[in-house]
Amino acid sequence: MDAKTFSALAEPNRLRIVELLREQPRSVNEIAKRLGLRQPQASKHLHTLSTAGLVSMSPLAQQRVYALNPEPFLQLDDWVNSFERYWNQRLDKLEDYLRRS
Amino acid sequence: MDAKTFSALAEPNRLRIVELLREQPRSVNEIAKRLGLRQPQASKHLHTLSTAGLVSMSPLAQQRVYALNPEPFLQLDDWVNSFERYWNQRLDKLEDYLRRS
DNA sequence: TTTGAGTATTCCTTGACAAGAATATTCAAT
DNA sequence: ATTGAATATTCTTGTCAAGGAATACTCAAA
Repeated sequence: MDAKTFSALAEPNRLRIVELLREQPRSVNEIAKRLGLRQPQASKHLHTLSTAGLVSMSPLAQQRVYALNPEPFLQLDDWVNSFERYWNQRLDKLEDYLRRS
Repeated sequence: MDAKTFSALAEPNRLRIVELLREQPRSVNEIAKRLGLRQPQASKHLHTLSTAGLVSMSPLAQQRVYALNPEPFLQLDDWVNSFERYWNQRLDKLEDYLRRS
């Protein structure tokens, strides 16, 4: 799992942007207004999200419509699921460890 | 979803710690050695992970054994799954948006 | 071809955070 | 009581990222 993804989502405003785009694609101004951000900051955050591969952009006249990219989220899903086995054995493992030492 | 969780996982060494603990609980020195970290940095990262609620500590003599906490990861799982619906409709939604505008 | 709406970029300042080095703390064993 | 192993904390320094302000870019319409 790439820490870059977590980095991108670690910033509260970016997290809000992602959760807003979860509903549907939106333009920069739309995002800025809905979240109470200034346009330049919205653009910057979107640029960061784009660099991290979390969003894509589709030009529409002067507007730039941003949408979520599925891949990183599917990847995140796989990663989280890789912990499944652990939860079922956690207490046992801890006891093992403590007993073993 | 709390950005704090992503913040904690955004640091590469912390991410490696989490992925190491996914196998089983481990002591500070064990973690430090396996990841090639100095002991103080390992302690500091574990403290950060602990503050974020990602790990718990069980004292064992002078050793401190750290283990993952299930809750935040289950929460993360829920969050990621909340995007499911989106992927199935993404293209349609984008087309809608472009057509609507 | 100019104008204005929509968006991106640059520069600056400030705050957060990670590593390194040194030191403090905790606890078992002697 | 003292020692040593294991861990935590403090202090300092350098780097990076976010916001604000200003400006540049893009493109459609008149």
